[in-house]
Amino acid sequence: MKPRTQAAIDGVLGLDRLVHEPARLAILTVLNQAEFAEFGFLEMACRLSKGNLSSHLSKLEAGGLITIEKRFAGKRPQTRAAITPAGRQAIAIYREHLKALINEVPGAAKEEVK
Amino acid sequence: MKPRTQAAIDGVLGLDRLVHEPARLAILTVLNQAEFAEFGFLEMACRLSKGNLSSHLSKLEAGGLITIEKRFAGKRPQTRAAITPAGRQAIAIYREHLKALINEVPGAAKEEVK
DNA sequence: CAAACTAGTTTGTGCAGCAAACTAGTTGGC
DNA sequence: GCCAACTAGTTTGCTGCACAAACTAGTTTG
Repeated sequence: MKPRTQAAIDGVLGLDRLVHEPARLAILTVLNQAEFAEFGFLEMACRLSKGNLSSHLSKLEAGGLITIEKRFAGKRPQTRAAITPAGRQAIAIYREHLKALINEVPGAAKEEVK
Repeated sequence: MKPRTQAAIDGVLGLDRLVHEPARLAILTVLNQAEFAEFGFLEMACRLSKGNLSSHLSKLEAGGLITIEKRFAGKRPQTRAAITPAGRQAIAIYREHLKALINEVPGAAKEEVK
């Protein structure tokens, strides 16, 4: 067994499930670039139903990866989400794990990700 | 919304759940390099319990990503798993999705434009 | 011959994702 | 002014999944 492969396996098994879930990964990816985003924006950008988005936001907030701020835009309620430093770090770590995995097994795709 | 980001989101949401699960990703990563592997080897390499490994192998087989061959090594039963062409393709596609995600620009602190 | 080991599979539990239904308030048509 | 339709989310209920403990079947060892 090659060491690099084992390292990739360990990395893969150590993936943060809170980040790993595709819907949350999508949310975090948007927030990581946008600094903050409104509920309705995330709903469209991530193509998630309201219910789904709501529960994922709650989980991310519970995990300390994002903050949720409720305000009023005119007379209407408005929810805003923003990534926290812990959130940025969680993404960075996650990405490192993925990189280790991707650079493993150079099958069809040979180029390295940096 | 920046096109590159949206593409990454779409990619993330289109992730093959059969491949995406860390335990199965570990199994596939090993098989993709080893051509075939015994149950006991996968158990150690992927650090999975027997029960867990058994059910994940069944799911991968059901999805056509691997084949499972049962034989006897001397007097003892032995299970071998091997990746199929469909399995290799699934990994390749999965990796492409991850690359799109990883290469996404990490937080340049931009505000969402509405 | 019986205890311990090998090589797995099956079962049970609890949590997670998802959408439909619901809540609370606002706007628009008449 | 009143009610239907819309906005902005939350809660509920259902289904499926991951995981480990318990179980099965056979083999080796003391």
